Amino acid sequence: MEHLAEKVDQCSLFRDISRAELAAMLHCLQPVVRKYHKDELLTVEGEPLSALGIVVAGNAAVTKESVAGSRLIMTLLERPMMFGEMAAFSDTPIWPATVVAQSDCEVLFIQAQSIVGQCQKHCAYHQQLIYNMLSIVTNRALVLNRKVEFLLLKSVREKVVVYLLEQYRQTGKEMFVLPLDRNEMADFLNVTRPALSREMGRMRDEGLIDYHRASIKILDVEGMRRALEGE
Amino acid sequence: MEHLAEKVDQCSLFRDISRAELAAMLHCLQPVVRKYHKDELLTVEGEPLSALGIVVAGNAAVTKESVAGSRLIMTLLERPMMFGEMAAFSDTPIWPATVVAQSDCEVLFIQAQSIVGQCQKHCAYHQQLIYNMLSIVTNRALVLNRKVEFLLLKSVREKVVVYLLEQYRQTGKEMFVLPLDRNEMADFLNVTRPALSREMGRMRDEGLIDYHRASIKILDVEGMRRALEGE
DNA sequence: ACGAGTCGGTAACCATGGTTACCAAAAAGC
DNA sequence: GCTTTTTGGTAACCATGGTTACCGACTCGT
Repeated sequence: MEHLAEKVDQCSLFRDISRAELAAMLHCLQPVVRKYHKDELLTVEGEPLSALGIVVAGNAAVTKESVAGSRLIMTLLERPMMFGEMAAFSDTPIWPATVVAQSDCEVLFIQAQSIVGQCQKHCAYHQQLIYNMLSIVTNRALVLNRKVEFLLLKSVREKVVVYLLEQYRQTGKEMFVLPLDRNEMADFLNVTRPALSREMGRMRDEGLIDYHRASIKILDVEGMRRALEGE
Repeated sequence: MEHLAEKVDQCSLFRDISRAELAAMLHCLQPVVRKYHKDELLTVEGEPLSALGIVVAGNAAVTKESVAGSRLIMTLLERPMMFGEMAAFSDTPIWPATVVAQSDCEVLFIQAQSIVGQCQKHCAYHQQLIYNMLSIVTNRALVLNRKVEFLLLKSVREKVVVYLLEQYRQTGKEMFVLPLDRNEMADFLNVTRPALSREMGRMRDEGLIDYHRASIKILDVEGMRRALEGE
């Protein structure tokens, strides 16, 4: 199990668990290692799921049939990334996506049951494992939640205001440097770059903000909030 | 603890745990019960969080400052609803929202640690508790994920097509009854009702679907898929 | 069966923002 | 230093879809 422990100990599921403990734990978890050739399917969307996977060698892609037939790559998985952790514990334990090997690869599967199941040998770190699992899943939920909040904002103005006020709150200064360039920011806000520039230009004209490239200065917090008030 | 067990055993956190076991478990979990008067704050957005709450009497409201000052009610909590379960296990254990008592009410707080922490008395159902916690959290993440997928679709056409094909796939029949009325459907797809009707009208004109009120008939699956292909 | 209320379709109007294209400024390469 | 590339601002054009309003068709209560 030593060599396996080495390959997965960077996985967030095993955070704060020492290499030695991890090796011991892998006995309890009874992982199954499977090898796949390039283009082989590791999981098929819609099939029942009982284990989560961790890539230990090579890489794979999470793909989604875009409701239409065409297969679209959602995420690239490489060591030591995990997949299936969402659906594994849900009420509908069904693979939500198809995972296909991008190269020859090797995947370790762990039964969902053995994560929560009390390990017979009372591994001291089993608690930590469960805690990690909960962290991973709640963090993802929080990220998605934030994403939904932004997507529900209707106008570009609102998106920009919320984003800038969020930065303002985080830094505590009315002058700060944006962590994203315009393309990334537009992408994050789910608008096009020209639309973003246009709106920021208007906001500058209205005296709400001032900026040059990535450096932003908040001039009129009240005015910005008013843009949200009127919905 | 008997009376407490009675009040929370409908909570999804305790699903598949018998009333008797639950009462025993509550000893291990060391819950703290606090009473609040109407309008009192149970939690304040931004403050550190270490426990999750379950409403056992009265009701409370999850509120969010809309970035602007105004407080907006997000969810109404009544017995035996739970709150804080997302943030409790996340990397940033901070209350993401303010919870305020809507009436005089009573809340049971359970330390996040005692959920994952192995109970010293080896409660047989502790595993089930952990499993339930994971279910709750993963289910929420999956719901959010579906929401994001719909929100990322740009045109009304795409949203309608994805929604209808999803129903089609689920029922397996090309003729079925929509579970939502037009208002709810428009709401779910995040478009206005007239826009939805307009688009469905066009799709009928084009021979993709036929419908009358809630009963829908899928006529041209290929044609519908084509609407997604061109992005 | 009749009137009130609800639900869904439709149309005209118009604001918002995506598209495309072009240019200037900054940054990177040589 | 200069050229090349990347990044960001701007403008014109136009499609999409939100808004408002209205009307007909169902539903429900009496």
